[in-house]
Amino acid sequence: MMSAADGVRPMRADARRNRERILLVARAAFAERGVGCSLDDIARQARVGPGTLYRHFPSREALLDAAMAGWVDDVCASGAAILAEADDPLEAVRRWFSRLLDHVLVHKGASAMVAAMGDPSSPLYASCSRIREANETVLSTAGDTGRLRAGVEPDPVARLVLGICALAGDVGMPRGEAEAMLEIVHRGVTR
Amino acid sequence: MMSAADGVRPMRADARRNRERILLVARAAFAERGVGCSLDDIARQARVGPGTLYRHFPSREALLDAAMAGWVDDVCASGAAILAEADDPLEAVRRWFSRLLDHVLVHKGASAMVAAMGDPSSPLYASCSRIREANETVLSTAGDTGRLRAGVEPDPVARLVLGICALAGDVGMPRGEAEAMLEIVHRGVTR
DNA sequence: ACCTGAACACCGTTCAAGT
DNA sequence: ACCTGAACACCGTTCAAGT
Repeated sequence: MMSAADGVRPMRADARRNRERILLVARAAFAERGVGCSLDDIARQARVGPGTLYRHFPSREALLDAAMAGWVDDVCASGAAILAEADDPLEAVRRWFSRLLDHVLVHKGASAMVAAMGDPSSPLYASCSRIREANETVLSTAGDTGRLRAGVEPDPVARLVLGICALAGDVGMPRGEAEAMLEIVHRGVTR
Repeated sequence: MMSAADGVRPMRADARRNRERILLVARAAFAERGVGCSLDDIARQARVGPGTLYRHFPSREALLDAAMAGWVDDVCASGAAILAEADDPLEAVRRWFSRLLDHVLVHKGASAMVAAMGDPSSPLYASCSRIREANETVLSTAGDTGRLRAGVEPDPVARLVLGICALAGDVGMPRGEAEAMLEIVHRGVTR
């Protein structure tokens, strides 16, 4: 458990406001212009100096992680919800893939997450791992019912699905094409 | 048929030499530092002014396409060779995926090709289409023997396999992980 | 016809000076 | 403690001047 006594001193009010404004602008900028967009622009739009952006987020990845935290929460919660609702575990897997695609197509940044999956030093690693765990839960439920192929490891599947979502988001692929790819993966892992 | 009379006038000798030197340097640079590496560096290493690079290759994609032409030739020829050698069409599909991975892991640039697949105006579109055709040939041979799942379209498969290769190349993924993903796709399209 | 290299605009990053 | 904005290095791109 954390508390104020652990050294998590509250930020000065203006710093907190700046931080929030940067995040708000960054989320919109990443979604509209992609995760490679100019950080200077973000700082300008948030009406702070470039140094202020760097003080709060020392790297593009750090900013990316903070900006994505919200939808990563949502998508992980979706995983649990899908399992609870669906009666067919195979359909649950399909819905899980599709939900992941939904989020990535809007918010982008999945390519950075895939890159971070193998790199514990990345600021995105924690978010990455949360998605990986959600994926593991959905898949293992299907596995327990015997509907998964033998020898299917959840992590390559997570990488693959995230990778497809990343590709679709970065390239601006029509949704249907991305779905077709996910369907191939679905057939490849289930029986 | 093309001939000198069609307006394909020969280049001046120094221009031809410069062009070749730029391509030689570019191939090494893309392979070592990735397809996003500095074009200024390439010009410097090839000992030409930046303007000369732009005269020969008006965009990064144009340079990329010229630099990749060689291995695209090779990989397409591989497709035919694999079909001729292999007795099992399923094994041929597997080998085809694997061969594509080999080339991309060395030369990079597959992400740009995936992006170009849906964009006929891209300088990479022609190379892209050649790979797509090779893929179509290998897959349809397997399809003729009834070893392909019903409703499998070759193009989404091409995009998917190229996409995985691109991901593996860009992220520096261990070969085994990429193979694991390709195996899932293989199971997804065959029976 | 082709090459050169200076020039420009833009971007990420740092840091001394301020409050 | 935090912010500002000037400064620096780097890169893509253009173009006037040369041969």
